[in-house]
Amino acid sequence: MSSGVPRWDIVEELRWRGLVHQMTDPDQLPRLLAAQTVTVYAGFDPTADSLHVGHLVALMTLRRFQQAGHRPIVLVGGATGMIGDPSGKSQERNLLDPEQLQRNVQALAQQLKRFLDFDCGPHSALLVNNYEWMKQFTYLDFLREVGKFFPVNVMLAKDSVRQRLESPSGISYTEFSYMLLQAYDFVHLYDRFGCVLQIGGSDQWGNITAGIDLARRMRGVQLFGLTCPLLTKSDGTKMGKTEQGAVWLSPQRTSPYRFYQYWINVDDADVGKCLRFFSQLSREEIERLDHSRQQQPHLRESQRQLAQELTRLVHGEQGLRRAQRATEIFFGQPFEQISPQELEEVFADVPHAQVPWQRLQQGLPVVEALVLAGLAKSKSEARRLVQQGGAYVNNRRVEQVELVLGPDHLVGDKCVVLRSGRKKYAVLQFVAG
RNA sequence: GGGGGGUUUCCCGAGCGGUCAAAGGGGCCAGACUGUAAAUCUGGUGGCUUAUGCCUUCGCAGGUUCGAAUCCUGCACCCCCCA
Repeated sequence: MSSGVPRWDIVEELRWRGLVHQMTDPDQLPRLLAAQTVTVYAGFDPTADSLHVGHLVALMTLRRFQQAGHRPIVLVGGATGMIGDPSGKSQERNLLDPEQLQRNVQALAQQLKRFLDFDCGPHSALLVNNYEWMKQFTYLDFLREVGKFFPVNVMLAKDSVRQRLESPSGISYTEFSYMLLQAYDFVHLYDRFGCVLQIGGSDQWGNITAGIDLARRMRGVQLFGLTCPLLTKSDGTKMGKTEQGAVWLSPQRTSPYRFYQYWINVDDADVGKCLRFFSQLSREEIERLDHSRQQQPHLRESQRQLAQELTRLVHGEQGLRRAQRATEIFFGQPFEQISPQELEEVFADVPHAQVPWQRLQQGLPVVEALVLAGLAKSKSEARRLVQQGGAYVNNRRVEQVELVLGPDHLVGDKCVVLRSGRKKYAVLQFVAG
């Protein structure tokens, strides 16, 4: 076990932030964490080539552990990702193909690095991939060395399994075995790095306790687990979803502008929780923002702070600047006053579609333009949008359904900015050919 | 094995021979109000060359009829009751 003394009471901090859902041994664990530097891990399976905001809860918590003076390990599930975690899933999922998986592992590893400090002495973070130690096992070895310690009746009692057994789709032997892998990871990280604590989302409770049980049986040691709540809205639904799907951390999947806008638009009822979960702000600052939200709600200080901090963390200073500049332009002055170069720079992040220059020259009906920009699914829908007064060209409401766009409508030398409703923007970029 | 009920547009759910692109609700989109919030109110919500026009949709395949989501036959899936 690592030595050294933590900087502050991490459990107390996590509690007031609302980040503790469950923990094993609520007497012993806080004492341990207060007394010494502890090695703590969280795992992320490479089910996609990017993390999304749902992952941020555990990841930011891991970060807080590090800041409090503990040593974090992030695990990328190259092995577990091949199997598929049944936790919280109502249906069996398709296996990912190995090449895709490999790419995902790389991409996640890259992303995860942003959130932790890998060069700060004794509590430098570590990045590991469970494929490294799982690949050595043959099926028979694994059954003999690990499987032997798992009573099937205990496995069947786990929530994740039970729910699936009750559901019509059932569960395959493969997914059923998932928890053995994750459990073994914990033991392995204990052996190799003295890792004694695993954290994760609340859906990981079963897998975490499986690891704790396994360690007790295999090594006779007491390990610990702590889970964070799921990221939900005040109405109980999941956060981090938009019409376009999940909000991803990868700029290819969710541009910095869209990412920033997502947080700017968080409901008042949820933003306090988000600040507690995700921001580095102190308790006093967060409470001041709570107050500001009640007194001067129109300033939307909380949302601004949240969006700023998270966008900076995920997309860097430059990503943040671009997102903010785009926001200023779109939600501020008419953009005749802004230079073409700047507009083009800003537009890069906003959803945009490329259209042959010719179409503009021939005259492009707005209705078609809206479809091309992805603001309407069909021309009928676009027509409806215009008729109801919800369509804008360069921030000016479209009054005529028959409006035809031509070179006169350009902003800068190749863009037309379309908008649906109050805040959905898209850019058409006209290109040669 | 026997008997009964069901499968409708994104979801729930009405419709049971023409007046049905199909009531109502939810969701979603837009408008008003605001703070790029919530709540509320209003409108919209299959597609197309926007047309008192055409095409596609009511589990699937056929049939009856001038005309079918609605009737008949077969098939598939789901639910309930009896054994």
